[in-house]
Amino acid sequence: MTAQRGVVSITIRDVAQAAGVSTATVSRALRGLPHVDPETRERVRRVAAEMDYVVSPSASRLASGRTGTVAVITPFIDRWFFSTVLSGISDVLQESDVDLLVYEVGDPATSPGLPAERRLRGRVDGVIVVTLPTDAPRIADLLEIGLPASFIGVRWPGVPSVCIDDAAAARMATQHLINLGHERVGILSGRPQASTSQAARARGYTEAMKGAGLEPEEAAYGYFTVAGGESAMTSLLSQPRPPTAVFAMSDDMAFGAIRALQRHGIRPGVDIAIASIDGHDLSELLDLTTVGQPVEQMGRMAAHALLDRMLGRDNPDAGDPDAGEIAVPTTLVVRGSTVPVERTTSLG
Amino acid sequence: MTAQRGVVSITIRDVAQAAGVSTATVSRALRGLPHVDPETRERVRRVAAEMDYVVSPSASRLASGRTGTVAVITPFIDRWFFSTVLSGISDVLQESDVDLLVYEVGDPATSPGLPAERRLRGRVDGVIVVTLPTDAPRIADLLEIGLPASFIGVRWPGVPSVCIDDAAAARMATQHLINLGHERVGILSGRPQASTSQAARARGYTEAMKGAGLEPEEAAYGYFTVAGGESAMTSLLSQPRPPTAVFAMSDDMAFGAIRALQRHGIRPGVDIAIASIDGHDLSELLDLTTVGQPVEQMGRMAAHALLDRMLGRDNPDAGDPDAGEIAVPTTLVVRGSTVPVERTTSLG
DNA sequence: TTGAAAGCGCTAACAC
DNA sequence: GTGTTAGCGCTTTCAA
Repeated sequence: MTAQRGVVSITIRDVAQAAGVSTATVSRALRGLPHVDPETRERVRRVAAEMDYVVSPSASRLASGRTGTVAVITPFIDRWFFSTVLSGISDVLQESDVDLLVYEVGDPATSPGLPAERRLRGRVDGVIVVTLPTDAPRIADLLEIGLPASFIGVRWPGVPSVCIDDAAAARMATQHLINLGHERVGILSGRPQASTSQAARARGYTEAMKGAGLEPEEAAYGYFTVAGGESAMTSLLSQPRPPTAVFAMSDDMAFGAIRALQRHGIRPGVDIAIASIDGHDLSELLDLTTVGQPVEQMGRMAAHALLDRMLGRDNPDAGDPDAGEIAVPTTLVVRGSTVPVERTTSLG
Repeated sequence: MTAQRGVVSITIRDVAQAAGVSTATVSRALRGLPHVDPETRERVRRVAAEMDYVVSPSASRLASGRTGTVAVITPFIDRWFFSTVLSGISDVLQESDVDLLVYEVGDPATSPGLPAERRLRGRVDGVIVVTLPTDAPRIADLLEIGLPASFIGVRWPGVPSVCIDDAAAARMATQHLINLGHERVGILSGRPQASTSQAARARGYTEAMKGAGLEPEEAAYGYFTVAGGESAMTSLLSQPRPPTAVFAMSDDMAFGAIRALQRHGIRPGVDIAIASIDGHDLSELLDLTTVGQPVEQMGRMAAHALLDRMLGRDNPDAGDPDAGEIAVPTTLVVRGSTVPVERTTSLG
């Protein structure tokens, strides 16, 4: 009937027999359910341990309908933000003895990306989605399965989410540059078709500029990568009157911008000011002023929110009012990359 | 009997009935097994698609004994090397329609780390272990389950592994510094109790030094982190006669070293030379000379090796001679951080 | 080529 | 507090 690999493993029946009880009792005892005599429980535990018994996950799942597994859907796993989030999630899940299944779906803007909606059915008890920018149809499909979910960087009605206030973060970075006296503040944006989070950052920048009576500049697109940031910065530099300061929507793009500046013999923090958003591990090394977000913590919070959902009431109606958006705080970390305008060399 | 959540999902029985065949035929047809009339298969497929049928993983697993899942055991997921490896693994697994379970076990040298040996039983069809340095007992336990395995950065008899030639990489970096005329070449090592891979890098360094008639310096320990590299470099600088060049066993430590140098007003690539191993994404940005390894590729190879094992013969005897070690090539990438000794400022 | 039927190993009513 | 028992939804012999 069954493909047996390796050692024939022992089953709950073996344990029941050895302990002189029924399989039901073994099941109850081992899972810590009530209505088991303490003495019986102890004996069952001991016997099970002696026999090195391990419950069969498949059997348990089939019978109970629970998988003890959570899927994380993320565009990337090898980029700082995402791997850090993942690590936070992993921590929490591990504490709760829940398995972590990872689906790396790629940038929805470029790759088709395997949505994995149907993959998830019966495979996991819940899903954490990490910033799939503006990928509404896919997300809707996901939720249609009725799986408990929790989002990071995406707001969705009825689903708990963990986000920073993107507009505020962008405003903070931009305002900092403005406060230093800069009037021509360039912006390194993500991509032309903005995600909600990108749009909010753009808004924050624009608001800060207009609030100071300054003219927002046209965005250069860096696609949130180092290489993209480099070429975007390069294009900014080729303008007739380059900015004296630059706001980058992500640290990676700022890193790329720094490289572009180096190539042009322009010293960030001396000839030009630059600030961004992220709080990347290596931003300190590069002396980059950035608006830090508690990324690992965000992963942890999303995991907790999901776990609550999964354990909570059985009827997580969409639109549940208390499916809260958690807005985590950001902090401006001022470093050497931002200098007052009077100290910068005129590039214009 | 069963906890039913959400919509009552349709089963193979529903499909069988709708298609006018038995469940056995549906199973065969949908899985592409032979001995099914093409016409029947087509009909079953259509009906299944129309009904939006998805096999229940738990049931399928219980009946077949296969899980279609692979576990990756890694000390970290939020560090460049590990997340990059993970991404490579994820790619390959996804192509083969195999699920990826991630266990982040922490640094075995410091944390107790949940070994997860018994967790794996019945949960996955195979395991990929990423550089758990010198963690022999745990690894042995793992293999005892008889699970197909594949290692990255760890050699183990009878298990396919993907490694770089650590000694050669270290030799290459050190020799490069020696060739530039440096005679006092410091070394930023990992930790006092060396893993095999760390030991090999130390050996490569020593060999290069002795081969040039130079005296190997005493190692400073940076624990493979940026912060560790910084303090290790700091201690090197406090020596009576600091080295004119430094070999760091990892890019992260080199990054930290660069920070330490910055703090001391010493310019890497001007006052001191530094070279390391990794080929980190941001090494170019920091103009760091490094011995690059194809990390993502290593992940891919390990995944392929495991998949081969899983699909291959049913009896993967330990000690199988063709359980090959794959040694991947490394390349020295020379950048601005390594300068000839005559151009460095004397620090001694 | 197809179907009948016996499990896979566990959980959860329900009865005692 | 404990046992009995009927599944969970599939896969896989075996027979037709």
